[in-house]
Amino acid sequence: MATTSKRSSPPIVTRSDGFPEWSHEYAAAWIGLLATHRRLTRELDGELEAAHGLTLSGLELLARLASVLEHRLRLSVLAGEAGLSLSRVSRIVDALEARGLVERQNCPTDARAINAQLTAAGLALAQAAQTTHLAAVRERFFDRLDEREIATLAEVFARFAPDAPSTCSAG
Amino acid sequence: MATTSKRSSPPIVTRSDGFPEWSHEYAAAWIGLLATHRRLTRELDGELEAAHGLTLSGLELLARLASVLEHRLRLSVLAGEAGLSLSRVSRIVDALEARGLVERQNCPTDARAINAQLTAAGLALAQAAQTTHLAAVRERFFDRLDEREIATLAEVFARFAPDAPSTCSAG
DNA sequence: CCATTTCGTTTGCTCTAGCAAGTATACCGC
DNA sequence: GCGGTATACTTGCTAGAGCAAACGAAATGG
Repeated sequence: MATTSKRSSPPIVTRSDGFPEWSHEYAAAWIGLLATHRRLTRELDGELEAAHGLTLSGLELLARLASVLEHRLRLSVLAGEAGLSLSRVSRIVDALEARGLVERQNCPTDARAINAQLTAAGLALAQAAQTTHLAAVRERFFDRLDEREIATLAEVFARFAPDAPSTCSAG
Repeated sequence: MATTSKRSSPPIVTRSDGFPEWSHEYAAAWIGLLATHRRLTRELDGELEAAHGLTLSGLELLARLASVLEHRLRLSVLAGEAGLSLSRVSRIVDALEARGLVERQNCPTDARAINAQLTAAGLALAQAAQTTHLAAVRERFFDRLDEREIATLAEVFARFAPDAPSTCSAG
């Protein structure tokens, strides 16, 4: 477990010509996160598109709907949970709706609000796509990590999670 | 340090209704990575844009040029190192060139190849932007991690790094 | 030394993403 | 219950990203 709790070199070093850079380990952590994300999402998104005609964002919304009672959530809740802008969610729902995977329903208690309601077809597709997608993520990501590393990633990224948006279930 | 080297629950669990999901820790690790990346890059990109009129990708290219001898690299090398498509790099260089930050130079030894050459203005901007950007990353990212976590992230993400593309320096 | 293939880059197209402005509804003070 | 503000969504616009096709230049092989 390499350097544990000792203060090693400072994160940012200034080269002889005055240009600032990450020290080696910090570069590996941050630049590595960016590169790994880019690579994995590109590959996974391509596979998902090819296999089911869904984008990662689209599947994320479907999966969130599938995982909730009544398979119904307000667009703003979807946006908050998925970390997407509301406008983006609106248009993703446009696309999913055009394919018959979700339906927009007016909320009975608030006429401004729209619930995205998963259809039977949407649930079926979400299930199929999620099955292959999770396997792909496991293969490309988790299979290259050990338990300790996964625990650390989970702990770290939980720290950056948004302060849970209210789920505001409307029924 | 929670679960260490013990086989805990399997990564993918199937709910009673047949829908597959990550078990808790795996979800935190993978979904957390996606969400953290999205959040941090959005914030950092906005700051960088506001402060220096650069995108993250643009700064990444400038920084790579700044960090190399002669401040000159072929577009395909930039693309490979940055994990961007060649077409994207070509257009980012268009934009940087329009601002006088880099220049396209024909490679004397291979007329197909183009070197992106950092200008003095480009180096100055790269330096200024990198200084504030690294500080922002430290503040938003590293300051929320301890040494052990950083070491683990570095180790993990290095594993996903591309098999170093040849740098093919052309003088 | 010309034909074919390969390589490095550019360009056309499409898609995703967010912001800002617009619209409609809810809420709040009076 | 009326006017002003806040909320929930939609839409117009712009920018970033990749793929595939185009294009010019090198390399290869008769």
